[in-house]
Amino acid sequence: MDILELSCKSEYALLALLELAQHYSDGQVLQIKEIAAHQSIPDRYLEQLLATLRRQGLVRSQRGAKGGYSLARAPWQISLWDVIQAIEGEDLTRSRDLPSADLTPEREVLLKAWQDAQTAAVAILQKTTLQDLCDRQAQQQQARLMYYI
Amino acid sequence: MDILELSCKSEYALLALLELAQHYSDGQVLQIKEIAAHQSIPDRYLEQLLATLRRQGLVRSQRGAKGGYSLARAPWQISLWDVIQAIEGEDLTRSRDLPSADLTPEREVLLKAWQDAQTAAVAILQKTTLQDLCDRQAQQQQARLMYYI
DNA sequence: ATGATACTCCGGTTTTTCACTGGGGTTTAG
DNA sequence: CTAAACCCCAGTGAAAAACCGGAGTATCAT
Repeated sequence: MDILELSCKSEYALLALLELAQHYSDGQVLQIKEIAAHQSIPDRYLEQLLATLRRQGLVRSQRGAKGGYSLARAPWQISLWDVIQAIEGEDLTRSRDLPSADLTPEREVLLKAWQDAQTAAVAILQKTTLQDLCDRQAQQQQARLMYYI
Repeated sequence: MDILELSCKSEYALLALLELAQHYSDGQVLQIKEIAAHQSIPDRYLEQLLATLRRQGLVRSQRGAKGGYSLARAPWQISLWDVIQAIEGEDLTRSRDLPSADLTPEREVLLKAWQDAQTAAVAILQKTTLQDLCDRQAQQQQARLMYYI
């Protein structure tokens, strides 16, 4: 039962960035097709996501042949929350539609409680970086290896 | 920027229960129309929500003329999370569509982080009860009164 | 130079979800 | 017995989400 809904968009973006993070030390770019194929993401869709990630300053792109994408910052300097914000928040320039007339005291107190819960979740997402995810994955693969011995 | 999205359904249900909570001591039932009018909720829609809340054991209903709804438990025994689960989770009987084939290690570690964030949010929602919300609202109205003196 | 490659921009389509509505029942007070 | 209220189930319209396509532009290899 999820109440925190990980949208397709965000999941794809995070997976792509995770893959870029894994090759960060290589100093080499990855192409859309590679990432898409490796993570089973529709490539033309991923293209859009990487474009917004670029506009938001999370990745760098290199055009032309032998082009591709790379992280704009180090993996430990990019939190999951950074990514979510970049993806979900871009065209979310529409200000809160609060007619304030129908924001009854009931709604107000309810909304407050809701935001408390949200804040707690965001705190976790802010403190977790792409590096953390890479580490955990490596650790898990290690565990799997041990299992086979 | 919300990532924790409070759906209309849940908001309506919580508002309705909050209103029922406010009249809990009266030992009297409230009718759909009353609640709907008071909270600006489409009544035929609220009807469905109250029906599922009844099936989930959160409210009692009394049929026939002079009928209506009342809380099945005391307001301090109903957490916000209880309500969310009842509303969002009812027809969510569909088991996780996990072909497990395309649950790559990347997705796995990502999902884990996501659930950590979700757990943090749920903890807040679990420890907050309808009673808490009633209290806060009363407190806030008190504050408003002081302001006018 | 030039062709192939791969990103870029912009728009369209399809699928799914959401909020809401309607119609015909059943129960119960008076 | 009748009117008021809950009950069940099914449909609909709009909006968002996910995805696809085409024409353009930069860049590298040769």
